[in-house]
This record gives sequence, C-alpha cells and structure tokens, in this order.
Amino acid sequence: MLEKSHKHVTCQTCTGRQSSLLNHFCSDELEHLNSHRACNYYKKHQALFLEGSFPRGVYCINQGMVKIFKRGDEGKEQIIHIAKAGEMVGFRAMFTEEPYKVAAETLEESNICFIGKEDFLNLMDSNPVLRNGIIKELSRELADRADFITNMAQKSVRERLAFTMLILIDVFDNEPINLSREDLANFVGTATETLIRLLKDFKEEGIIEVQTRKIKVLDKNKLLHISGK
Amino acid sequence: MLEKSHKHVTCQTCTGRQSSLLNHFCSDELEHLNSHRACNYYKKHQALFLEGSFPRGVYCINQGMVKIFKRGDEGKEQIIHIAKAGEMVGFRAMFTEEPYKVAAETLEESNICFIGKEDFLNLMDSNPVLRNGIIKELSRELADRADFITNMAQKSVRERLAFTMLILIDVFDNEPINLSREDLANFVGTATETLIRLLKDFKEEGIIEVQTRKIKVLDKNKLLHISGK
DNA sequence: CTTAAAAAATGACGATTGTCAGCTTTCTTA
DNA sequence: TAAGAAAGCTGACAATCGTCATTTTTTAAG
Repeated sequence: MLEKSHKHVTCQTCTGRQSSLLNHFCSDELEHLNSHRACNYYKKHQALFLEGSFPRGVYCINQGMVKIFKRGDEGKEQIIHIAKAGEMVGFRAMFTEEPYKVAAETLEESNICFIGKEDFLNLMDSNPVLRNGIIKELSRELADRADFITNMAQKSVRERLAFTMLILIDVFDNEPINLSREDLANFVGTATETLIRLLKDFKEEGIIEVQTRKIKVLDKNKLLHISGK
Repeated sequence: MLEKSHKHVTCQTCTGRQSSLLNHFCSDELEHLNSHRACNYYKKHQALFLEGSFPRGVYCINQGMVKIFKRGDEGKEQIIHIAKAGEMVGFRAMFTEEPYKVAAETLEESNICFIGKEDFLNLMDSNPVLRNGIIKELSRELADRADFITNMAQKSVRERLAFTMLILIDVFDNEPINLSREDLANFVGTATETLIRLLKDFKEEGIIEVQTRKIKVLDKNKLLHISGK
C-alpha cells in the first residue's frame, strides 16, 4: 500500500526524476520546482484527465503506472501508451491549446505530482535544456508512433501481441506483466477473446507462464522472432 | 511542367510559406532565411531522405507533394502522412539526433527548398515564435497519430478507406485524388486488391467517380458517415 | 466464509480480408 | 506509333479474426 500522505516526496529525492526530462535541474531549480508542484495520491483506475477536457498543467509520475488511451467510435478503448514512474503526461495537448484528444487513467495506485500550466511554461521559457528535451521527446514519440501505425496496419494480431509484450517487459521492468485481459487487448488492438486465445497459444508454446492475471515472459527471443524484428 | 530553373522562387514570394510555420517572419528575417536556403527541383518519385540516413536539415515544400512512409518487416510501405506545399518535412528526426525512422519521396514533380541543420537550429534559438510553433506542431501531430492508431486498430478497411479519402480531399485541395492504387492501399493499410474492390463498391454506391487513376469524390457526406464520425 | 459481481475462458460460426494467379488496360519511351 | 513495362483489375480460396452465447474462475464485499 502506498503512503497516502506524501509530504515526504520531494523533487530533490524523487527517484523517477533522475531518468526524466527534469533530470538536469540544479539545486536552485529543484527548490523552485518543488515549491510549485502539488503531489497527489491516486487510487487504481482513477482519471488524471479526460478526452475533451482542457489541459491545466502537467503530471509527473512519482510512483505507479498510467494508461494513455483514446476511445474509438464504438466506445472501445485503444491504449496508445503506458507511462511509468519518471514520465510526464498531459503536456502534449497543453502546447496545442486544444482539448485533450486522449485520456489518462491510473492502472494501479500511484503518487503523481502536478505542475500548473503557467508554472511549467515559465520553466520552459527560462530553461533551454528542458525546452530542447521536450522537443526531442516529442520527436521521438512521433517516430515511435509511425512504428506503431505500421505494426497495426501490417502485422497479424499474433505478431502485434508479441510486439506489445516486448514493450510491456520494459514497462513492467521485467516483473510479470500485470494488466487485465481487456487492457492488454486494447493495447494490442484486438478483441478480448482473441487475445485470450493467443495467450493460450503462447503458454502452450512455452513463451509465457500465467498466474491468474499476471504474465511472466519465459522466452523473450521467441517474442522477438514472432514480432518479426 | 514545373520550371526546372527556380531562381524566381524566394521566401518572400513563396505562397506556401504563408500558411506554414515560417509565416510570421518579418522582412529582415525573410532576407536572412532566403539567403540560407537552397531550392531544388525534384522529379516524380525522387527521394528526399531514406529511412536510416542521418538528418542534415529541413525541407520546405514550395510546390508539389511528398509522401512520408515507413517500410514494414516484409518491405511493404506504410504511408504515415502526405505533405503538400507549405509544409516542412525532415525536421522531426533532426531533434532526436537519431537516423530517420521514416522516408520521404515526392509523389509528383516538386520544388523543395533545403535549410541546413545548423542554420535551422540557429533560427529556432533566436526565434521564440518559430520554436513554439514547432512544439505546437509536434504536439498536434502526436494527437493526430493517436487518432490514426485508433482507426487502424478498430475500423474495417472500408471505414478506413472512407476516413483516408476525407484526408485526401484536403491534401488534394478538392481536386481529384491522384494517387496510385498501391499508394492509396499503403495509406489505408490494406492489400492493393482489397482497395480496388472497395473503390468499385464506392463507385457503384455513387460516392466517387473514377477516371483511370484519378478519383473524384461526389458525396463527402457518405464518406463521413461510413468513416463513422 | 459466503455470495454477488467482475473477469477470464471456451465454443461455434460467419464475415472480412489477404494471397496467388492470371488477365486487361494504361503509360512510357524508343 | 509500336512494344514492353507498369499499373489496374478480377476470381477463387483459405485463414484470421470478431461476435455472440455460455461457462468457469477469480475478486471483492458483506
């Protein structure tokens, strides 16, 4: 269980920050950053923001995991990304000055800090390293999404599942993948039933091991092979 | 036929620029920009850059159209975007300092100016409006791609074709869509044969009219309806 | 511990879509 | 303008995948 009082979390000691866009801050800047953020505890399945709402700032994940998704015309979710500790979410739409085109929701209980739009834009104005880091990050994500699109368009569900599981190995940091079958299906882009059948195949092929909902990858190489890389 | 000598093209008089990221430049800046660019004539199907090569600068489309695409594991192209006059291509990977993850190739003969990496980065450093414009543009494209991914994952080929044609109406500025069946299939994300069969359906349903390769949209509303928006 | 609700799993079945092979039309260029 | 190449089109067929209905297992709440 996470500590619901999180006064102890500071930017200075935040472990996620060290691998984040805010990693280069000097101690003065950290002081300033720390005093302009508000930390919040989120329950499992709690929304950070909804599709269609207006951005008010950025969210820094101190601990936990957040899914970024979009609803298709029939209401089915498509997961675009799963963000973990150290990542910042919600700032992309802030720049476009348009409502969010995606939604964000915790996958587990999480500690997430909030920095207001004004404060964050000021920070960017005065900090070229942060600014360039963000430009770099946005560009990198664009490249990733070109890849994602190509996979969606050209690969079979089986291949996409393998590809997705490789991503999830990183997201879950080599711990067993702990997602509902539905979320997993919505990330792969398939029906839950199809996903379950394919998991069964993978299990029979000795690629994974399943304990109820948790999936342990036994053979990463086979996944690499199936995914076609 | 385009003029192969393009000395007459200047940033000051470039019609595409007015709706581009460079539209706010004052006359001094334009002068400077103009003297740091090189204009080139490209034949149909000529590459601007290849997947895997390193970015050397940005390309400004003065006239013509460019497809941005990626090859899947079996070598099949997936078109990610079609850029037209006024758009800039090739700068996304420049920021990541990694090789291009996509390729760019003209769809028709084109006049395209080139601005070197150094020059462009300097321009961005000294020009906050350009800088913010680029951040905004990158963010907007990310939102578009989330949409694209969701469509790919959840819609039928028929629905995607309708959706794609709506995009192409804009790209071709209400003129008949003039793409090879293969390119069209590679944009929709389907086999060329499937695409051809669906075009036949659309024709029989009175949605489009076909003169050899050119496709004229007769009923945009039906497309909207089919695409599910 | 029991029970209700939610999630996971299975089966049957049909529609969509990709593949392959062959044919026709259009375009290119010599 | 003729010939070859490229693009467009058609048919047949099979596999993948989604849908719907039902059952089993797991989780959460009292």
